[in-house]
Amino acid sequence: MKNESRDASRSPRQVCAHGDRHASEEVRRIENAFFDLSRPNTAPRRILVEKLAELARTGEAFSTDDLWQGLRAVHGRIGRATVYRSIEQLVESKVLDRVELRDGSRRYRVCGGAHHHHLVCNTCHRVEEFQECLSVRTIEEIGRRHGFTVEEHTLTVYGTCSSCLKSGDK
Amino acid sequence: MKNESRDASRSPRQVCAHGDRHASEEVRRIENAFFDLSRPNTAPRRILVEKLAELARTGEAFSTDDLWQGLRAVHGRIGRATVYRSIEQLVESKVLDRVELRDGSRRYRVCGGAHHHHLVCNTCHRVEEFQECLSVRTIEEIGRRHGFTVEEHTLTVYGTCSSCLKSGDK
DNA sequence: ATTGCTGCAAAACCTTTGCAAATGT
DNA sequence: ACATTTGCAAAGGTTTTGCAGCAAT
Repeated sequence: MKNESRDASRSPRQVCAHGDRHASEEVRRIENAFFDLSRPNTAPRRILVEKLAELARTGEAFSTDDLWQGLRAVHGRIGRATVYRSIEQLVESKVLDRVELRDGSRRYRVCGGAHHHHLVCNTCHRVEEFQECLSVRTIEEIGRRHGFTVEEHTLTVYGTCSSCLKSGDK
Repeated sequence: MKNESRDASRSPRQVCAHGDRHASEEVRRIENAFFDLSRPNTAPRRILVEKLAELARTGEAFSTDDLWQGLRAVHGRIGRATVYRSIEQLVESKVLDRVELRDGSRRYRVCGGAHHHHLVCNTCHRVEEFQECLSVRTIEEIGRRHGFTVEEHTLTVYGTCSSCLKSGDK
């Protein structure tokens, strides 16, 4: 998680150069999530948005501690509580998805707006998205049969990714 | 964990009298899970098996603390660690399912052996089972497309149950 | 100036671990 | 007797909270 050319900034403008092209869209989405709820454009937020845009690009899943460490490397003085508070807001506003690993620990991931679910590697903890799902009709039917009003659902597939299979880490 | 007029029950069998008839089956399953791994038939285990058979009948979902409290009421001196250790074994041996609530907290539930998933009430935290699922073919296809070897999956539907809807707790 | 975010440290939670004592076989 | 489990208390890890100070508007 290096970086230098820290031009990105909060500007909802195109960035180009190092493949940051569509990152601006991501950056805007994340900024909106913050500023819908609050006003101040503070340093911690700028750094967080930047880091999350980067994580969005790689699709990396991370723990709260991973994120805290990553941010400290840039900002130094950022508090754990700030990270927790931000993650909470961002999950709430659907910028982040919370994913439960098989061992029960949690990771977060910047996820697109489209309906999707997660495929998790039990070895390296990589998380990928997929679209397949039960039909809305079927889900509603499940709720109806039990007298529930359905609000949401999660579908998570656990397994071993190809590189972990190859390297035999499995 | 009250109980009395617990006629509702999801048991696909008649219940009669104290509804303990088929509980013996449940009891045996739970005992086996313990004794497959170890020998001693200790008091804490007997009480645990009994309590879980009861919870199986009502289909109630519980937290580790709920269970600990429930057991203490009977046994008095049972330690939290024993409860944690037992739950771990029982999840491992598929007697219990771990269910994640919408708020991120965890509950456990005695679940049948058949493949199933969970419907969770976001208000009262009731958990019910349902059978619907993607086809094995589809799940394998998801894995194949991403180069994953699929090991397992979870599907959880969250909503509000009819009684919470009625009582407006929602 | 006002508002509310931030960092820090402490507190609250939840779960695991070490070990002597108790228990079952 | 021997092998395990149990209860207790302490340790570990994670998340939340309270609050003074600070930054943004």
